[in-house]
Amino acid sequence: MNIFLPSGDKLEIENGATAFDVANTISKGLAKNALAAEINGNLVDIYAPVGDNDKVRIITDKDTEALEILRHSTAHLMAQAVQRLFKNAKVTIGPVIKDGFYYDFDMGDDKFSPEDLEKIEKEMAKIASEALPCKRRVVSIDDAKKEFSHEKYKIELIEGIAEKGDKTVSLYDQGDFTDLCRGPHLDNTKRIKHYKLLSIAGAYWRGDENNKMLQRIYGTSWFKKEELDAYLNMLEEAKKRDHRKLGKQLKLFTIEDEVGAGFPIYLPRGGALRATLEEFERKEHLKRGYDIVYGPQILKQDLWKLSGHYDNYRENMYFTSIDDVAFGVKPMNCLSHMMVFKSEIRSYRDLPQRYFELGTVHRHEKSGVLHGLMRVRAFTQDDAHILCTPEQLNDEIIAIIDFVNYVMGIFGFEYEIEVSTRPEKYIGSLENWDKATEALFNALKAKGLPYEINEGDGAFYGPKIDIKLKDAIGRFWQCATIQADFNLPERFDLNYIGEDGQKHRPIMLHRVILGSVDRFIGVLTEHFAGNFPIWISPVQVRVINITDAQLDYCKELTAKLKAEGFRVDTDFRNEKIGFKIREAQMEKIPHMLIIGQNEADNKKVSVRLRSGETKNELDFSDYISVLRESDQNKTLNLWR
RNA sequence: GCUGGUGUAGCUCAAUCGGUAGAGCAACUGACUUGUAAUCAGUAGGUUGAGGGUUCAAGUCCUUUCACCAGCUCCA
Repeated sequence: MNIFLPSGDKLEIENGATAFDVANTISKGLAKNALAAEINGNLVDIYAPVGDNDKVRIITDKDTEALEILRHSTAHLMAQAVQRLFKNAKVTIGPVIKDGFYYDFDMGDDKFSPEDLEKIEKEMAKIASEALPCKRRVVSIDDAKKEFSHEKYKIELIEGIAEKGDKTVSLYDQGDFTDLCRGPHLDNTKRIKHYKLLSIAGAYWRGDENNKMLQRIYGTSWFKKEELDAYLNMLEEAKKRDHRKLGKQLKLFTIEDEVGAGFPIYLPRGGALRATLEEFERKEHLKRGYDIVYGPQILKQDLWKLSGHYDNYRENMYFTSIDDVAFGVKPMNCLSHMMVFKSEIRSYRDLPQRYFELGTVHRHEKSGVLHGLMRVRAFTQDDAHILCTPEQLNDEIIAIIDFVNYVMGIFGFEYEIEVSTRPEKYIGSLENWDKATEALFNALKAKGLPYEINEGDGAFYGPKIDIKLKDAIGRFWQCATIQADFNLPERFDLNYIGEDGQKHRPIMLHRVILGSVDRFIGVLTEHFAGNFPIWISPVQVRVINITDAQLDYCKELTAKLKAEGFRVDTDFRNEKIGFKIREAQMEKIPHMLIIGQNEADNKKVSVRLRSGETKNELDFSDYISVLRESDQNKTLNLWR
């Protein structure tokens, strides 16, 4: 019979051959490295049979699929080790995730301890050295249920498969361990060599908080030792960039027990950074035709009932009362903005109306989710609401996407786009939801931007485009979001007078660019590892003298820089220059002006950059123009 | 909220079996006046997250609670 290779070449091979035979026919070397195969687009084991006219691709450790297969097999290896060591451990599921895998176990009343990870790793090494072949078996649903009669979670999974209409399931045997699994797998446990179990955590069965909490073990696995080491090293490096650690070191913010969990306090350095960011935002919004507005922190509960927040968002809100009238602390800024629109009769000529507010909101987040500045209970959004006509909707969405792109470009962020559709809890008509969702898709298509769809993850009042930024450890954080809303204008009975003299309903866009300013600062900190670009750096320049003899000149320079609006501080302590440089370096200050007698005599400045590079004996006017350029161009470079 | 772990000086961390709470850095004082990542000496700093209990004796054991860390669920 004949099979086809990825190159399109035809290969003649004996009837009944397996993918391994294909590899072996091509070359001995390939056969040695062959881990799995892709037959007609489906991933299969290396010993899977091939049929006439099949398209066959041999997978080796060079292919991306191979890592996933390795990790999946490592998860099985770990489950086997766990069941050898813990007789009452029930297996559930063990999928591959980014950079690794996990496996969930029901341990009954037992718990894993951190020391258990080492024991399990040792047992895994033992099983790997036993060189157990991993063999696939296909059995009927009934037989599978008999075989797993003692594993209730597997029974549940098998029943789920049966419900989908499948008559058989595949099982993988390796020695004394059998798992229900679609595969494919590596052919032998001895191929699993470079792995590490990373952490233990609880996880609900099937991700549902009403279900039992299982014990999860996370791990990673690689083909080469160097790859494993590099990955573990990367995790260490990422820890150093953690904004909570850097936030403390660089004195950006603090979260105190006495104040309350999830309520950050900005220290002067963090305050300087944040103020700069907010000033930048105000300017950019004014450039783009937004008006700045302000609303109160608490609004009457009745208004939250009208908006639907009371019915749909109450668990996340804080309430209080004033003279027996119920009020709610705002978790969102939209209500005030609705009232801004209603404050006048609007003509179609007035639209679009764009209201911008750096609005601080409070949300009751569950205690377990709080995380530095990334997840807090009080945060400030760079929030805006745009009210426009249906005809203007598409252009408005596109303008927001351009805005987001401009801002992310300044920081050099990578991001991913998701469209979140109607959730289970929603307000308004299906027709409006369809229109709103359509509008978002159209704008993304018009910009030719790639996106993923996140079913059922929209806000209760409308679908949204989410922009997610990547943090130091590769986690994604939602920052910008654009939400189309046909519902709130209806609930608040917003109208404008059209060309025809009749009342019409505007459409509302909710949108944020940075999202939460607080979260954005957290992401920024990790992104730059605390080495902020000059324009946003809390301290831009530190003036350092060599001896007291240069004090007057140093003070003169400092005053001039301050007068120009730069963030300058000084270190005139009676310490050696090396010591003062070291401190400035650890504080990640971009520019140090090192002023000795030479500089004072000749009225020059010498600059040491955060990179260690020096620019000696410059005219002050030249130096200040460098700073001005950095501020104006928002450059990521330390010099020009 | 749930599961597991961790809370010791401003920061980073010690303290063996339950037996006198300690170091480095920072702070403060003094000397040194210094040229590109740590000058030297001295002083002070604590109800061991908080409450309750066991014990002759608790940082250490038990218990309640708060916070933090990892993850789950949820989310900007």
